[in-house]
Amino acid sequence: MLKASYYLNPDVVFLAKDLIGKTLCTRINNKLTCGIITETEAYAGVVDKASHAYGGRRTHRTETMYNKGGVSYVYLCYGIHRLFNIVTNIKDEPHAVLVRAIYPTKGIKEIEKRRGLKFSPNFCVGPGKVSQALGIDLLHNNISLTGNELWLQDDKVNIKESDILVGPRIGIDYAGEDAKLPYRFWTEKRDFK
DNA sequence: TATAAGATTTACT
DNA sequence: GTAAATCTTATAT
Repeated sequence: MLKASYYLNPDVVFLAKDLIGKTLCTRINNKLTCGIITETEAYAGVVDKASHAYGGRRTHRTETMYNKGGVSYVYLCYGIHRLFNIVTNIKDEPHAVLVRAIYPTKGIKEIEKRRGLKFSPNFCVGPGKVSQALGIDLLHNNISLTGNELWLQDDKVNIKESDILVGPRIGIDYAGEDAKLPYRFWTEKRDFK
């Protein structure tokens, strides 16, 4: 399991990249499901127009991001989808990494049941699908990532620097110039060993 | 209290 | 390609 100190790194963009290839696990309703993270986006706090915390905004919802790194930030989008983020950096620095896609490795039968679909290449590509696949709900907002319900681990999968692609974030056109920042990281790799 | 819009997905034309 | 689903949050009356 990744240590609590891992999430305190002040460079959220570095972490977003570093998280590619790590494994995200949940044990919800006593069902273990895991997947390798294949796509992330960084949300760089108060200076990032795309972030909920832009300009230092503090509300009931965004308060979670002001916590110390190493907790989850789950919120509802478009009234339908639960988006899962990893809160990073020290307390009062509202940085977060959005997990946009995973490649399922454990509990695939349970994931198929939750999604109501059979395994396919784009099975868990898209932030709403990731949460649904792993059983993450609003109940799991603001919980520790070093506990036994929701955590990350490094399975030492073989990801090379050249396997990681970089580009602008998605679905945040309202953020003006910041929508173009290269804060999105993903890999096309699927043969993890 | 009311209204508008959103870090999306899915189905339909 | 376009639109509907669906509800919380933020901002305004």
